Amino acid sequence: MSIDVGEHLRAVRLMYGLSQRELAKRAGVTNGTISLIEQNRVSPSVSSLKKVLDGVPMSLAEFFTLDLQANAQVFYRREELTDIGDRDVSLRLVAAKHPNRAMSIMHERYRPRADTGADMLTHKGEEGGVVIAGRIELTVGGQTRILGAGDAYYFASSVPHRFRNVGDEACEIVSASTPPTF
Amino acid sequence: MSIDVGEHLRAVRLMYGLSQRELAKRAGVTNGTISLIEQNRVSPSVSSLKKVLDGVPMSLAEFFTLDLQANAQVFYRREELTDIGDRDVSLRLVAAKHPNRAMSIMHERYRPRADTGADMLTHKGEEGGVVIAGRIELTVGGQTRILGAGDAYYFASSVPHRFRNVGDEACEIVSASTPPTF
DNA sequence: CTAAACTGTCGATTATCCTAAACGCCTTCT
DNA sequence: AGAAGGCGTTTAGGATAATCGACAGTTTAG
Repeated sequence: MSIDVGEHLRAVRLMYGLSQRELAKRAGVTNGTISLIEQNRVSPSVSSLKKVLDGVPMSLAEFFTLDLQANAQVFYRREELTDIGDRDVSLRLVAAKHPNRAMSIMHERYRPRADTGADMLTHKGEEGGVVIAGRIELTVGGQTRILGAGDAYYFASSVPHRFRNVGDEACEIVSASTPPTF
Repeated sequence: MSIDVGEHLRAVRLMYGLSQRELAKRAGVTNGTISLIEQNRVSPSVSSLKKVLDGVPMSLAEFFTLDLQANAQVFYRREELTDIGDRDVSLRLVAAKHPNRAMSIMHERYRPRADTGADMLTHKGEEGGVVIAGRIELTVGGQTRILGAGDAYYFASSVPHRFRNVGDEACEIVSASTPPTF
């Protein structure tokens, strides 16, 4: 669970296409320092590590959480998306197992007559999306509108809202919400 | 934007109800060390900070990320989305004029051979999306993959990345990123 | 093929951090 | 009152990290 600071710094540096000297120059330290850190022959002080990362630039928080992100899955085949919906509404979540996501991105599919219910949804955060195919009736607060392919929406999730497929073909939407509800 | 390591450590320690000596004992360092760090009279080495945090216990990543943590328009017709792209890449932004948005949601369209460039993109935050039609080559850090309709991606935007339409039909994507770049 | 400019590494010196042991202050107990 | 034990702070000195400068190997230019 503990990270290899040296190897990690080297990976970051190479990811940004910098040489030890180039990074050292930007960071205002000597190339030797970076060499020694990368070999784990020293454990840098937080202040000097910060100085080095400023040259990238990258924050300490990013640096120490990077390995989670690096090891995290980036690409998801259609079949790999995690479906958290029910029979009438399919909600296929991107990066479901990604820890500490900042958003939930979902590929949604509403069957004809599918409905999130007369009890309007309300929760924290903001959400928005783009309709890909079919037609959906969206109610937000007092407003109701039918959206078709290419149309979009964005609102504060605290306002009561409801999705309803009033057409007779399935409706497809890609949506995002933050902070992640799922 | 940089964190005050000393004050931060003190806050963590007090949050766990530990005295300097108690934490020092658990961590295997001296109480003086903790005192000096909390006063910012020294900048601890990463290894000794790790040792101290092991006594809590808390990871370096947790330590550095700890405090990171209505009248507007709701519906947008396809034509109302604000296009901020160029000739080869169309980026149609949802709720462009919405003040203080938490996310950018975009309906993207890449022409055949469109490319975000060999100079990889890097910026703050996280981004993800779902491919609607066509095929796109996505490079994130060292990994490259070709995604087709229904496939998805999610990654930290600080990792260098590049989008490239390697097919001969247009590629369509719905994406989201936070915090909003546009 | 040579020269110049780059790469990463390494030894000796300087600067910084960590420890051990004291200090003063406060509370508790006899 | 006096002793014992808690707290955070401070100082001196040994341990560790950062710098400076030199080194060898590789790549680019002429």
